[in-house]
Amino acid sequence: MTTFSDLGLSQKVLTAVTDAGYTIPTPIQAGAIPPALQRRDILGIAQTGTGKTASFVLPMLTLLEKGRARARMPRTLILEPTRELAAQVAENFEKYGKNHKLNVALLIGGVSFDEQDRKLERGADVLICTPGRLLDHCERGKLLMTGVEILVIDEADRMLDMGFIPDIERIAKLIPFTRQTLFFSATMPPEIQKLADRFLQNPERVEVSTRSSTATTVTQRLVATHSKDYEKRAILRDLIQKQEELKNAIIFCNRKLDVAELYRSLSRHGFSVGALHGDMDQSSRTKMLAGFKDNAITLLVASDVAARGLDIPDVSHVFNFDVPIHAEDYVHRIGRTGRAGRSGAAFTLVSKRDTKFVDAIEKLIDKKIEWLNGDLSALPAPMESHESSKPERGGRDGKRGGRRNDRDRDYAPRPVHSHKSDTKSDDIPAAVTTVAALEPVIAKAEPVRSERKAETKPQNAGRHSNRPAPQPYPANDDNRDRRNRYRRDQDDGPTPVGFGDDIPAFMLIAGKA
DNA sequence: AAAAAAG
Repeated sequence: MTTFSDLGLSQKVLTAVTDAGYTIPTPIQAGAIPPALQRRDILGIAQTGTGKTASFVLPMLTLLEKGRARARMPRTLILEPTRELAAQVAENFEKYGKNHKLNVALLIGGVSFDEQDRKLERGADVLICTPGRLLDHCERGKLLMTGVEILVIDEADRMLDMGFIPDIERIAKLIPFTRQTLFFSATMPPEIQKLADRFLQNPERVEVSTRSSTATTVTQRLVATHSKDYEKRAILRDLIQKQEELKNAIIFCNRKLDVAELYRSLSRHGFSVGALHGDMDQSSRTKMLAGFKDNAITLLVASDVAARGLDIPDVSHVFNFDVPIHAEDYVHRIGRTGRAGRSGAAFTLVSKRDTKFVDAIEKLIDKKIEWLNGDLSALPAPMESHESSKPERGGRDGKRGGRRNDRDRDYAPRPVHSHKSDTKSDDIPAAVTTVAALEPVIAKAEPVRSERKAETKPQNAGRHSNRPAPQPYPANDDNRDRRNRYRRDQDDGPTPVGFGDDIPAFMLIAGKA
């Protein structure tokens, strides 16, 4: 059997790999590392979760042992489509490069130039970038690309989706023709093949069998719903609480605004929740992701920024709050669970308007997905918003006399505290008109909530009831439009309010994880 | 019907 020591890697690299606990390379690593070490170009066709990152990081480390970086002349360059992916690759260099003294510079948007400039000035052996920020540095004249010996283009198909290809071409033109190029893509549509033909010279093609579209260890279910968000949120809450083995979950929405809204809703309902989307400021993105990885946050509401590539191990559940518009995104999203042969569950909320997207998904994965509680034809009449400010309607009192079905719970009128702040504002200073101005109010309220820790009931995963009510703006969704009007001006998405550096204890799951 | 990335 092939081991890492058979691949031609340097001793320093091997030691770090062994220390990290690995002995057997994955297929993409076994296939790509030896030719990469011989300075061959590589065309790697592999998805995330296949060990792709190490398949370029390890040979790069070995090759970089010869030579030294010069100021403003990086020796190698890695291009990634998202900031999080770039940061993740940088972590890999830290981990496997611990026996090397290499300068690694992470050039991504959303953070200040100063530190990046300093690193470049010092001379970077490895530059890990998102395209926009790299070009920005180049245009500022801080960077000379003529010393780049190795170029890595990662997730090329996603770069294409995101319209980065012109940027990539511009960058590639700045780099000497004699470079070695390592090119990775999960899929090989014709445009990507053409791109590869242009960028690569006589490449070694390494293809690892794509995870057969969706892993068989993942239980997939469709959940019928009407299209109203309050109904979808209620169904989602119920679904989450019914899960017995929920360790952590990513909840995908199609739009950033919906990510922000669902995040607020879930946190108001006392769930341990974070959010991730591209309009959030970078420090919040980083914090949220770190909190989720550390299990400080159980639920992560995310846009498709989190669908691909991010290495979040052990996600037990994926919930699609919205059906993805592009069928491939479904595969990527539910690929966040059931990794490495573990079991996982993926639930997708489906309303009538989503059926054509579901059809496309089923066609792509070549199988029918079962409904959890009957399909759309079995759907009862739309539920009314419990969050409505109107008094109770017939049959919908706390005991729920009227229509009953599996879904019909948790739509009882909210406990008083949800409505209380409706009555306008003991909590909201009259002058406050923007969400930004409200945030400190939330933050201030936070310690109060922490003190209530002793009262929390741990039996529900991620859920904590009897929460006190620091509602800085109405929980009542009839007020949503008003809020959104504020929000639209400056929607940074959710900030991890009140969790600064540590998450209040009551937000952690007590009891079974 | 969207998201991502440069400000």
